[in-house]
Amino acid sequence: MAPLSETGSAGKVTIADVAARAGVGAATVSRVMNESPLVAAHTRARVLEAIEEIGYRTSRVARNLSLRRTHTVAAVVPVFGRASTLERLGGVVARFADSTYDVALFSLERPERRGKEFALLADPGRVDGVLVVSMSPGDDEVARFRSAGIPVVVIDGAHPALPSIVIDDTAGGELATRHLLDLGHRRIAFVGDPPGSPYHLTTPYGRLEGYRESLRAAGLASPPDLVREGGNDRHIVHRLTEELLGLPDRPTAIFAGSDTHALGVLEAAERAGLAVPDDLSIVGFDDIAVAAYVGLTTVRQPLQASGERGGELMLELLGGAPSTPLYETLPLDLVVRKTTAPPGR
Amino acid sequence: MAPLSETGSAGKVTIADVAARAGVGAATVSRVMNESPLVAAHTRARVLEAIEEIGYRTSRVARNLSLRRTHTVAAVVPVFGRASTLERLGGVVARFADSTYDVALFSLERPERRGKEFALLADPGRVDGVLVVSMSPGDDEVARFRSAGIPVVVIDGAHPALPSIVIDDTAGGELATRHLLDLGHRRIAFVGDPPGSPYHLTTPYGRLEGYRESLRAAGLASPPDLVREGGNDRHIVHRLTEELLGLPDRPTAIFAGSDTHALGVLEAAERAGLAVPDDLSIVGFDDIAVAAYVGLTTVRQPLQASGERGGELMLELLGGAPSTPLYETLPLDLVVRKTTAPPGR
DNA sequence: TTGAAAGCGATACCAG
DNA sequence: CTGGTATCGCTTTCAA
Repeated sequence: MAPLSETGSAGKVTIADVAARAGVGAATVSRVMNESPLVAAHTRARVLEAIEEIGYRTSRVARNLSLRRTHTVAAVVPVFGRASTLERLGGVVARFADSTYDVALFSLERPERRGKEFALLADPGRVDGVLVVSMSPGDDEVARFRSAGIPVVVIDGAHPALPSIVIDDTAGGELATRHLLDLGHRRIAFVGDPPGSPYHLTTPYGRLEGYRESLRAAGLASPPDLVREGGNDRHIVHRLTEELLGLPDRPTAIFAGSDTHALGVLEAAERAGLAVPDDLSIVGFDDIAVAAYVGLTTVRQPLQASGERGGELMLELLGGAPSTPLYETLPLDLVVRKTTAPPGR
Repeated sequence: MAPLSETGSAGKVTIADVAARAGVGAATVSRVMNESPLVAAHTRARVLEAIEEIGYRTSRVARNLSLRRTHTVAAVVPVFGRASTLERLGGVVARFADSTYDVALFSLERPERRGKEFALLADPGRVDGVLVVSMSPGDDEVARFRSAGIPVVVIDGAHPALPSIVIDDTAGGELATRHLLDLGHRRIAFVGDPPGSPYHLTTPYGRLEGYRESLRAAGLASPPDLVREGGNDRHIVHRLTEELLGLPDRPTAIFAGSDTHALGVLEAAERAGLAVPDDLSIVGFDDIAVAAYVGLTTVRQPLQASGERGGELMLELLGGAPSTPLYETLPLDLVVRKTTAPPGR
């Protein structure tokens, strides 16, 4: 009589209750729940009816204990706030939405505790898999996960022993720089993450490489004072940009290592009274959502897609696929908007 | 000899192994793990030693089954991409970082499946608590959770039967509008979320109310054609703004219902060849991270703090505190930056 | 203080 | 096909 949700009473209906109600064994109910083909049609029907009648829902926890799984994957990020990281995370969440896995978030805000927190995820029975986003795990960490039999995939980061979703940063740096060169710029500066940053070990450095490469290919020198490295903190970027703009022969264009850096550069330029792009061209990297709003010319990488693809890979590993080390490179495009133009009059 | 991590072998060390190694019963090991005072000091020492030696880690899943808990809270958001929602989420994650709970993410992208997915979270043994972010649960949903005994707290949304972290949107709308009035504006428009949006049932509407209120208090009429409602999608906002700017007697200022809306307005204004703030003043709402970068004048609300506070409340409920319906109102400030000025020359 | 044993709620092997 | 039962690994009486 009562529809499936009206059962009212306590939520503690167990498999035994269903078994009793249907006049079958618990094993049979389990088979029905797991869509095993080894159940006679009429038996299945009876069980389903009983399930409906008493509003049975299988206990995830009990099931997990029995199966020795957690049905949870960890998404680990170095810091929660970074826009590009969040967009990737969105992709991960989307990919797992229809799966039987929960996505639990772990943010390693405090670098000093990073190792410890990471290690905890390798505890047996903690999570079934780990998606490392926007950072690169260390060898010791990788070893720990491997010996624990926990699959790991890296998104926007890399490790030679792990499947990693990456982009060709060098190519991206070239894309950005060549665009500026093509517009006629000759004094092009770079503002981006420092090489030794605690996360992002390898990745972003290539952007600077690509920049240098392009300059070299164009027969231009790359004066060290045109390269400024620092975190994406707004104030840091402001300072770096001011230094650049204060140079005797100031750059006519700046390639920023990330859109967040670019936003800071943009702001600093305006404060310095420079018109963008007339007095200064700026190109970013990532194409985060706000880039479109502010009309930022940038190198687009598929952020959301990187998360989805990483999730995809993780699901395969979870399904038993062997973990092959692999760098899966996502495509890049230059998106020309309104912060770049030929050098000023 | 070997330090805690070198145990090498399979990760399947159970409480029984420790018990055997230490020559005590499993119950005692359990007591030690849970810091029960009913263990003699020397026994505890022996157990701890054994734990260390064989690298024992208690199984979360088994513990959960025994305790009939999941040690997981769900953070439910209507869509994953919205900047303000993500900042709140950051607060939630931060608050739970040192807890024993995992935060699992649930994004209800498809409105038509919203009810179903929500309902699943009320299944017994699914999660221990639910944090609803940037939307308001319906009565039926609330009833379901209540009868399942699952605590719910709402952040940026509200329900009369639940603890809800809110802001005074009307006051915020007034703050924004009065600022514009004080600057001398008389034709002030509004662009923001439509009232009947699928999420955010009550909340943002107050912003429009506050706007109207202030206009009224200033003895000004609020012509209906100065109010444009639509989602925060970039293109929609562009259109709404263009309509406004195309008016015979165009507004000299626009109050945007959210910073995201404001960014769209800003962009549309520039496209229309208007200088901000000289030709058009714009004030947003939320103070998301990018607001500072673009110099947006806005009504700040404590986004991250709202998440932390919601998490705090949830932890109390999880700890056994009774769930009292309550609207906890967070403070608002006007942050004046560079998109507002007295009406044009 | 401590231990034996009974759950917690599934799954899956082994018979039948 | 189906059911009984051991098992997953921990917590928690209940007695000693």
